[in-house]
Amino acid sequence: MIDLKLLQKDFDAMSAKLSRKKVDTSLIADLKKKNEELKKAKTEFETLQAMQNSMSREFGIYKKEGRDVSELKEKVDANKINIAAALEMQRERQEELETLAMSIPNMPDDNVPDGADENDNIEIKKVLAPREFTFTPKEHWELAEQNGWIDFERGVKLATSRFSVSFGMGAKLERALINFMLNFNSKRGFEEVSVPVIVNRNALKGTGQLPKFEDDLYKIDSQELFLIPTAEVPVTNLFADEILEESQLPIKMTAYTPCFRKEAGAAGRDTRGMIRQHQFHKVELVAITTPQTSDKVFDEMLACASDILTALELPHRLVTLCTGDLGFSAARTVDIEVWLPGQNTYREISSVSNTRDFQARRAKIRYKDGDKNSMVHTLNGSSLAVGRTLVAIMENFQNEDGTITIPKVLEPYLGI
RNA sequence: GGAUCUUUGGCAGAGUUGGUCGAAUGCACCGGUCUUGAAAACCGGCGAGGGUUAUACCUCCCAGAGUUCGAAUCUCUGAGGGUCCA
Repeated sequence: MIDLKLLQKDFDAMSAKLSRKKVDTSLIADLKKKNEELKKAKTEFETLQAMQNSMSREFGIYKKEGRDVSELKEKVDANKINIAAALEMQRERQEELETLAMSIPNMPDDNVPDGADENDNIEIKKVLAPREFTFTPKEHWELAEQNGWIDFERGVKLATSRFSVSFGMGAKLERALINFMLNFNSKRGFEEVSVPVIVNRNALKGTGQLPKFEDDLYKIDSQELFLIPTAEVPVTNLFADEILEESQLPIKMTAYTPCFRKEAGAAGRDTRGMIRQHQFHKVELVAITTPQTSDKVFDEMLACASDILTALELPHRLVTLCTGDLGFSAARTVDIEVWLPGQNTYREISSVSNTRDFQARRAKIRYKDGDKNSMVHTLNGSSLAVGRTLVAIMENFQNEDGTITIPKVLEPYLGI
């Protein structure tokens, strides 16, 4: 959530930043107005409540002294009606404010480039040169089927479209990649955690998926529970509602989970193959830091993801997302795109974001900052999306006859 | 699924004949005295959110609803945890 105090203090700066993310200034103005109205309603209610409290205390004293309370009771009863009305007013205001505030995205960092969509993203650097092919490289679904690694039809039979099944070496490679990535991240100082893949509404509010993006989530009908769209949700919320010691920070974690996304609005995109599935494996990095160290940890996370690809000998590039392509919670994001020779293009395989204090404010993750409590910074990044890594391996390591060479670093994980 | 108990501040743990309890006490933590330094001892401070220049004041004792002038304390519902039964 954006900082309402800051909004009150420096409306212009804030609305200028948010307008870069295409948030209408009138919305921000409305938010400010609602905040002021809430304050007013609160003051009104609290004044009445204070009256009530002091009269009640008096009441106790009267009783003890055996004095007549009938007159006092009349006053108190009359006041009660006013309190009820004031409380109702306050509640309405609160709800209005919250609904609006929770649906406003984070402010982009100042150095995030302006832009409309992914075409305006800015490449930072390329790592490893794409291999020269002496034949026309195939796309991964062709290779996957030819090698018997992935069965798309049977996935559909079991569930619905955008589900697949991995067999044999395909399945083994997924497992190998997960282990390889987790170990790699551990060596970089990220503690491994294993978390629930079903979470409640509150957790999703904390990281920003709710209330705005409920359509993208798989919900368990009978309960207010959802399948996670990313491990970022449970891992970041691990410390929700807590006040951490500064000495604990930064907390750096890595987790493997399956992820579930409805992909609402993605109709027609990447319908073939396993680029865009409803269920996929992902190894995630999450960090909770002080504001002073979040940029440094961001670089560590980015390096970690990029180095995994380098270790796998996969050509990739780093791209700074422009304001138009930035996610709801992110203040800054760098994507890593892996080279797919079959598609002759770079495709996203990782996304590292700093949300600054946006999630921290929603999830109430704070730390002892001297003698006061301050919001932490939270960061998350994939390292990496497992299915897409497998796709990249297939396309980059394919041979002319359609067989696929296994990257050397994975051999120990495959019992080879 | 049934019965029963339980849910308090970072942790442990008082507080259940409703009233000045935001909450004893211990530990942890912070500051000070003492010490060459540390430990011990002693003194002081120490939950969170809102609000204020600062006070005042408001809210929070799992969540929600209720009874009452007044609830951590009583009632109901729900959630988490324990034990027993099936």
